[in-house]
Amino acid sequence: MADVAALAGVSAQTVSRVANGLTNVDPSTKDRVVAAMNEIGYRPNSAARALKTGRFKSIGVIMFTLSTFGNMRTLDAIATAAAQAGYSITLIPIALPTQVELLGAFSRLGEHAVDGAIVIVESHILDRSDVSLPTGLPVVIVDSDAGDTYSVVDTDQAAGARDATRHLLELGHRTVWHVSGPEGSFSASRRRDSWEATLVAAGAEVPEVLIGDWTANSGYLHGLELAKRDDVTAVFAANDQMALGLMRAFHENDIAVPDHISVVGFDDMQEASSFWPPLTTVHQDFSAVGRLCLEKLLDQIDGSGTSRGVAVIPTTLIERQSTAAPASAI
Amino acid sequence: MADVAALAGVSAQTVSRVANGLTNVDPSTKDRVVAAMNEIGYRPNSAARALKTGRFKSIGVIMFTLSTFGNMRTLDAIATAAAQAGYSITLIPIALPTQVELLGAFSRLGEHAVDGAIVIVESHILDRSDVSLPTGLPVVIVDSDAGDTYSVVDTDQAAGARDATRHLLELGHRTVWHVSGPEGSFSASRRRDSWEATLVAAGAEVPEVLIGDWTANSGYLHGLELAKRDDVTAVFAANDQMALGLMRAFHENDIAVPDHISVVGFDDMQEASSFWPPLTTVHQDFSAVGRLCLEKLLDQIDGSGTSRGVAVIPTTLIERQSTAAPASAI
DNA sequence: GTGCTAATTGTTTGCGTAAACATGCTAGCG
DNA sequence: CGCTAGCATGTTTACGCAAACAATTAGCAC
Repeated sequence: MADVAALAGVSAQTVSRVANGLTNVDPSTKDRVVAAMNEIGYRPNSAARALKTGRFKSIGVIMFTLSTFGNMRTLDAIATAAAQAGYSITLIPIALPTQVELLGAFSRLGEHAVDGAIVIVESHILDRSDVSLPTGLPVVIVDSDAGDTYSVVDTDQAAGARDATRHLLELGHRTVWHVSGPEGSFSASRRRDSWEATLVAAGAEVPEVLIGDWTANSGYLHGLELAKRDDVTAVFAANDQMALGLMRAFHENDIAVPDHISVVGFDDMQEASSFWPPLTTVHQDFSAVGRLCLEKLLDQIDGSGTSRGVAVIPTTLIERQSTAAPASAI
Repeated sequence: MADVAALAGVSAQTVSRVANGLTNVDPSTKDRVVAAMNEIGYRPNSAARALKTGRFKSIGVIMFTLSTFGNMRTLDAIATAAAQAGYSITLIPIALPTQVELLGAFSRLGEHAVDGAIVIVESHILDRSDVSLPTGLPVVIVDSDAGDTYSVVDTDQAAGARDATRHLLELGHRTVWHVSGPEGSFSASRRRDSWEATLVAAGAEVPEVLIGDWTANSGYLHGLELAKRDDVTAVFAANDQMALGLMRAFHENDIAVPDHISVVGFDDMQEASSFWPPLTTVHQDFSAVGRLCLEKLLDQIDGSGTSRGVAVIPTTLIERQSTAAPASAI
């Protein structure tokens, strides 16, 4: 910076003013400074700037795992929105969704330079009152029940599961089986509860819940069991991967989808429309989630936003060809 | 830091020594300082540290898109390895794989605090001699031909495509069709070239290449065309999504896979084993790519590594149930 | 011309840390 | 007993920048 100032024949402070785009600089001076900057190849040093201002223009994203479709899409949207706002993303992966790991991640975030954080952990641990995040740092949490303590962006899991279940009931199925996500997952329990409530509200029998782990293989294993029964006509899987596994099990046992069993998924991953048969599923708007997270976080950072409350992103049922009226109703 | 020093009754410099784990500190003094740190909740300020040392303990990852399976897995591996090494990841998404965007990303990286960068752009632009990255920053590039200019980590695309093609030929297919990735993609052209070379080496006829865009839908559209022909018995798709689309088209036209047409994919995405039928595909070790990228980059950063050369990660053909001998050979 | 305001630019200062240098203290040796 | 080597600790300084304040100039009304 000093070199630029010397070359342009001004003080370092004036260079700083130009670099930060302040208005009260004479145009001709500004031109000289800009020319000098280009000649020297000056880049402001973010460490020094951060040290002086206390702002880092960077936000941390704490994620349990990158390997799920939804988390990835959310991250993509956050990163894109952040780039537009001039913020960079610092990614902190955690190996396990435990409190210890999460606090460790926050600690690392404290050492790295971050103005705020987005937590995508897909677990109940944040909802428990004995777990609390370090205060003072603006935080937005994705898909959690902790809206009374933190700012939360949540997909309307309940409505999605209700729509999926109701869709199957309206086709004439007497009841709907459910392959759930793992215990401890917030999204999984939301979908499971809503499925059950919808069945009860419709006066339908509630079958035993099948607990999966989000993978296609767990869906496949449950599908093999379901294939042995003759009273199953409709299954709602808590995500598309497990729905895919279910359908594989049904194919292997020559059970036609949707003619003998209807299947509905959740997520609407890109490939869902190319499954065989194309999967009826609940679309989640991960991009909207990511964008809204960033928006709420930036509002907190500049002081204009609240630090608690829940924003809900709606879901949409996408009807494709994996659902039909039950054979008995034909 | 000053507060900690006062509480522990030592100088700030001693606190710094403890924080950095230097050895020449009396154990009892060290204990006092550590106790004081915990009491106050001291966290070293990374901006100040970076300002003083010139090291940021952070590396930048420039990606074209997060939404492909492979990039996401690679990023996951990089992030995990980086966390273990005490580095954080700064994610810079670029909207389009053009030189302008890439240079813009590098410029942003220059402003943000980064010790090195990993570029995952999936495009030929880095191979052209007229494109050069700003020098001075350690860089590792994934899947590129620029090994004579930069340090590159590359998956052995050629071997994978050769194995896939040869596998089909060895089953007795007279030739193998190919649904390629888009023009301009480095991986796509590698796989396409190797497929063609393998056919030529085997004396097989080389059918017209079908150009897709990595999406399942593009595979589906090409599949509809292939379904109209009666001379197609084997197809090699350049990724699993397009293979999925192909199989959907074949299912819709009552063409049995693998009885009438064999299909091979590329990537071995998690769901590939649950496709119907389970997909024979080429496994890529994205985790190894990510880990190796980080390793090479850190070597460059601490000065012990070279800044050019190519490291190749092998691929493995995974035989599942989408391939079989052609009907004519039965 | 005097007194004022507004616009532009310069000067001083300190953010939190670690390197370089300085000090003080203990132990060991002849 | 005095001297030095070696270790623990303290003091000074500078990293690059921007906030706060100071200074200079121009423009304007009286």
